[in-house]
Amino acid sequence: MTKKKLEELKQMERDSRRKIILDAALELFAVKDFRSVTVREISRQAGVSIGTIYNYYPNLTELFLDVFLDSAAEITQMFDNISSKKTPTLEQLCEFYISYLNDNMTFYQMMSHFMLGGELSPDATQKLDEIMRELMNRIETALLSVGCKTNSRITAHALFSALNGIMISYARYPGKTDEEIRRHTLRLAKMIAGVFSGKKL
Amino acid sequence: MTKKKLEELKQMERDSRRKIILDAALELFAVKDFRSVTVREISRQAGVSIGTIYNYYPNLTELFLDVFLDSAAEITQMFDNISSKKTPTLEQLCEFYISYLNDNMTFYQMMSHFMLGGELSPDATQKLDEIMRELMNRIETALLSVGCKTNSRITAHALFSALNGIMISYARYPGKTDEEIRRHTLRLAKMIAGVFSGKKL
DNA sequence: TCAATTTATTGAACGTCGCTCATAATGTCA
DNA sequence: TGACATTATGAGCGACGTTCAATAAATTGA
Repeated sequence: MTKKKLEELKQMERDSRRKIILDAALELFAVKDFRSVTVREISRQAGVSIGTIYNYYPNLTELFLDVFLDSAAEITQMFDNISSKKTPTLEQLCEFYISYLNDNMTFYQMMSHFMLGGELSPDATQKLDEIMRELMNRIETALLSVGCKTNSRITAHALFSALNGIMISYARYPGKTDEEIRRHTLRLAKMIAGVFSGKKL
Repeated sequence: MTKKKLEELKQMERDSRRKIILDAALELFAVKDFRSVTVREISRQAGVSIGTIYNYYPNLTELFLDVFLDSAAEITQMFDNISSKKTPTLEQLCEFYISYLNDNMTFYQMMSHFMLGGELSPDATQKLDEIMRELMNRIETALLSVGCKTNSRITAHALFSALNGIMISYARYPGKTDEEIRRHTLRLAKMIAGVFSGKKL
């Protein structure tokens, strides 16, 4: 019994040390593009050596993926929270998602990196697929609750795609401030929610 | 007069030498992810030294951008060709675009890289913005011809976004073959064209 | 024609990258 | 306390993008 407890404690300790590294990476992502963050920077920020980082992650990619998966889990959690109070409209859900992406561009950059890149280990691939499926489930649920009865799964795919596309197309709008981009992307989200709710253009 | 002609000839010669490098890069992109293509590989493939590449491009990023801009120009040209014969439906245009992306994933990867990355020189940024605007113009034209009179510009934005999102969401569909992915993404394109044409879901 | 001059090409060398691994430090327990 | 297991360390490795002095090729003018 105590043997088991000790094992758990060990694991928790290990997890918390891993979290130190993860948080250090997050702090760096807040100030610069994740693609340009180096192991040496993370190790300095976390106050550990380079080698220690490789004790917790097999490589940088898996570390980045861990950050991404955490964010994705956060989004699905937020979706659930929103839905638990009162069934949200499709528009509200779309706006929420785009708003999140505006506040967490790193998440979106990572999504595009991992979804298009493909240099992942089988284990990592599975974790990525799973979390994306979870996200999709939430969107399908919202579609169902809004009265989309036929082809709800593929419609969820289309809606999810459409939302994701907003950021790739407009995150870099020439000469616009962050606030203007937020407004523009939210407007597009509303429009897409509209057409998916069957509104005429 | 002859002075002018000579200048032009010089420029053409220089351009053709640059094209050798560009084509070498393209051949490499056909077999591997563009992010993993190195200067050394390109120089070997092109049969020139590393230094020569830097004689034609200030850095690798600008070389990649050149490839991207060429592809983008090709797409707008194809849009124009399609439209010149007979006014295409929105669905046809969307299917054409997604079909092109399926055949040219490197183009899409580069688009996401440049649109989300942002480490471009002012000159490069301007070229990127310009070609994207050209693409948008073609989409807006299609929307207008299909009867979308109000808010045609922002609707074009939304449609373009939605189409781009298809690939980021499904280019990596777990355990699917290229052919299955093509079918799925084309189906999504059709569906999105549908909702933007005002069809009920 | 041929030296002078301009232009293009070359690849060794530089600093930095992700990552490894022999070594040192720390923790565990009889 | 001493033997053993675990974790942390950072110098070193090969490869990266990029630079630049040296070299080769092309152009010019007399």
